[in-house]
Amino acid sequence: MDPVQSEHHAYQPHPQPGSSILSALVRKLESFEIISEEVKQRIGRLPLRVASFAAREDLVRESEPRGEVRVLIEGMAGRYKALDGGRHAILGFLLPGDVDEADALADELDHGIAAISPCKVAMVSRFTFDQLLVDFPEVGRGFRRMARLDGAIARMWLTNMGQRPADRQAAHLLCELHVRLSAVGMGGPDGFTNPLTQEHLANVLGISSVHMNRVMQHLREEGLIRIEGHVLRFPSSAKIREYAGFDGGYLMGEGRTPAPESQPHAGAPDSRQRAPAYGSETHFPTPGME
Amino acid sequence: MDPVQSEHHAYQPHPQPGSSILSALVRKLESFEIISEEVKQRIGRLPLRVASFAAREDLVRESEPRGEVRVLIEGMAGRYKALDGGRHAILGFLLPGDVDEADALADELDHGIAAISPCKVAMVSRFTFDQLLVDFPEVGRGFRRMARLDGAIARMWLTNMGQRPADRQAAHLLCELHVRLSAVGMGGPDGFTNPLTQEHLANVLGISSVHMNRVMQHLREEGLIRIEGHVLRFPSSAKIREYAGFDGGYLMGEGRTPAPESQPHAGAPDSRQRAPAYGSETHFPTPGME
DNA sequence: CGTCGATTTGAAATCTATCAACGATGGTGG
DNA sequence: CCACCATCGTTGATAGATTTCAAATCGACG
Repeated sequence: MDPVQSEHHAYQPHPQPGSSILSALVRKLESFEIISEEVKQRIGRLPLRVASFAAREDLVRESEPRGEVRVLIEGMAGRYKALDGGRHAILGFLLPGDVDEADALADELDHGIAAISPCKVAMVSRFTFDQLLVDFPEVGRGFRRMARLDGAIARMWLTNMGQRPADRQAAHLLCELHVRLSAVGMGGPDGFTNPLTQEHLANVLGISSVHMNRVMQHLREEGLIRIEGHVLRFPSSAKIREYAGFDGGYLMGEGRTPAPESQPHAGAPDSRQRAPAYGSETHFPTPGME
Repeated sequence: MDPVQSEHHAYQPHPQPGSSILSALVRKLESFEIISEEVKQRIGRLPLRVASFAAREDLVRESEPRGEVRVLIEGMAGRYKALDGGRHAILGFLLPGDVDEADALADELDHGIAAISPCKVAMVSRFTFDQLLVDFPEVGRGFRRMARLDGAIARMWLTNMGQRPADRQAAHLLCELHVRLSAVGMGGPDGFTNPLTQEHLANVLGISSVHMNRVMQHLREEGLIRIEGHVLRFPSSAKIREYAGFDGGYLMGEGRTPAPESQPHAGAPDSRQRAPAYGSETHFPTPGME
C-alpha cells in the first residue's frame, strides 16, 4: 500500500527538489532559536538522501562509525543499548525532527538507534552539515540546545524511574509522550497516537511487560487513560499529570514560553483539529475509520 | 551577589596567585585534549574565588540563575532533583575537576547540586570563562567532551538501572566509582575511599536504603567487596567487573587509551602509595596536593 | 557520657518477575 | 474467502524481590 513499507531500505536518491523534507527539523529548531527565511531555504536545499526503515530495523548500529548526520523525518525510533542476554535497554525516543546525535561531535555513538514504527531518515553528509553550522551559528546553537534537551529528558527519566510506584512512572512517561508527540503533530489536546507496544514502555521503566500490562489496566480503571485502538486518550489531562507529578517544563527550550497547562508551543501554531486520530495516516493504522 | 550563606563557607578572595587551585580541572581537560603549557598557565591565573561547603549544603539550588561557572576542586557533590515528599533523586556525581554545567550554555540548571562530602568550589565569572573558551578552542572542545561524558554516564545509569538484579546494579555503580575516583586520586588499584552513605547509593539505584544494606552484605558474602572503615576494597577487580557486567569504556574520552585493567590514566601520575586509605582520613579531603 | 547519623536486623505487607497459557488482530499465501 | 502465522495484549498462579516499619547496634564527636 505504501512505498514506505518496503521490507528493506529503499534508498531514494533525491526525493523532492527544494521541498520541505526537513520541515520537521526546521520546526524543532524554531522551538529553540529564531530561524530566518534564509536558513530555512538553505536547509530546504541541503543535499541529502532519504532512507526508509521498517519497524525494528537498525538506523544506526551500536559503535558503528557514521559518515553522515541522520535526521528522522517520519516515524518513531529509539536509542538503545544492548544488554547481555540479547535484550535491549531503551534510553530515549526519537521523533521527527530529532537528530541522531544532536551535538554532532561524536564520530561514533555509544548506543544504537532502531526504528520503532516505520521510519524515514534523511542522511546529510558530515561535511555539508558542518558547513551549515559554520555559515549559521544560530543553527549550531539550536543543535546544542537540542542536545541539552536530550540530556534533560534523560535526567528526568532517571528521576522518574527512581523510587516511585510503577503506575506513577508509567503515567509520567505517558504525559511526556503526549507533549512530545503533540509537538510533532502526532497528538492532540487529549491524547496521542501511540506507536509503542507495552513491551517498549515496560522496557523504558525497567519492568516486565506483564506487569506493564497490569499497570495499564490499573490506570484505565482509575479513569486516567482510555485506549481506543492505537490512540491513547486522557479523559483529564490535568488529573493524570497530577497523578504522575508531571511538570512539562523540562521539555521546553530555555528561552521560550512556559506554556500554560495545555500544549507546549512547538513552533507550529496548533496543528491539531481532528477528533478521532492524531497524526499521520501512513504510520499508524490509526483506528482510523473508527 | 548572594553571599552564599552562613558561617560555614569561608570565602577566600584570591587564594594563591598562579598556583594550582584548578589543577584538578587541568587534569580532567588533559584526559580529553592536549593542553599546552600556555593554557595551563592561563588557567592557573584565572581570577576566581573559592567557597567551602559543608556536607549536605547546596552548591547550586535548583533553578537558581547563576552568574558564575563553578568548578569543584575538592570533595564530592551530587546533582539532584527534588521529589515530592521532600526526597531527592540523585542524578549524578561530581568529582574534583568537574564543572557544574560542562557545556556552559545554560543560564540555569534544571537540577540542584549539593555537597556530599565537604567541598571546595572555585567560582569563575561567566565572562572570564567565555573569554578562555574564545582564546583557546581546544578548551572549549574539552568542555564539550566533558558534557558528552556526563551524558554517557547518565545513559549508562539508565541502562544499568533497567531490568537487572539490584546486586549487579550496585556492583556496577561501585565499579564506576572506583574508576572515577581513582582518576582523581581518591582511589587505588584495588579500592577507593568512599564518601557515600548507603543511602546515597540506594538513592541512585532507586531502592530503599534497607535493601541497599542487604545488597552490600550480599556482595560482601560473595567476596566481591570488602569494607574497611571508609575504604571500600575489591579483592578481585576482575571478578566484580564480571559480576557487574562492567566495561569502563564509556568513562573514557573518545580518543584516548583504553587503560589496561588497572587505572584510567588520569593525568596525575600516582598520588597513592600508602596501604590503608586512599585520599585521606576523616572526611575525605584529598591529601594536601599542590 | 549522650547524641546524632549510619548501619544492621527482623517480620509482615507489597510489588514484581516468571512461566505458561489464551484470545484478538492483522497480514500472508493458497 | 479461509487457513495459518506472528505479534500483541491479557490472565492466573506462584516464587522471589523489595518495601515498610520498628527497633537495636555501632561509631564518631562534642
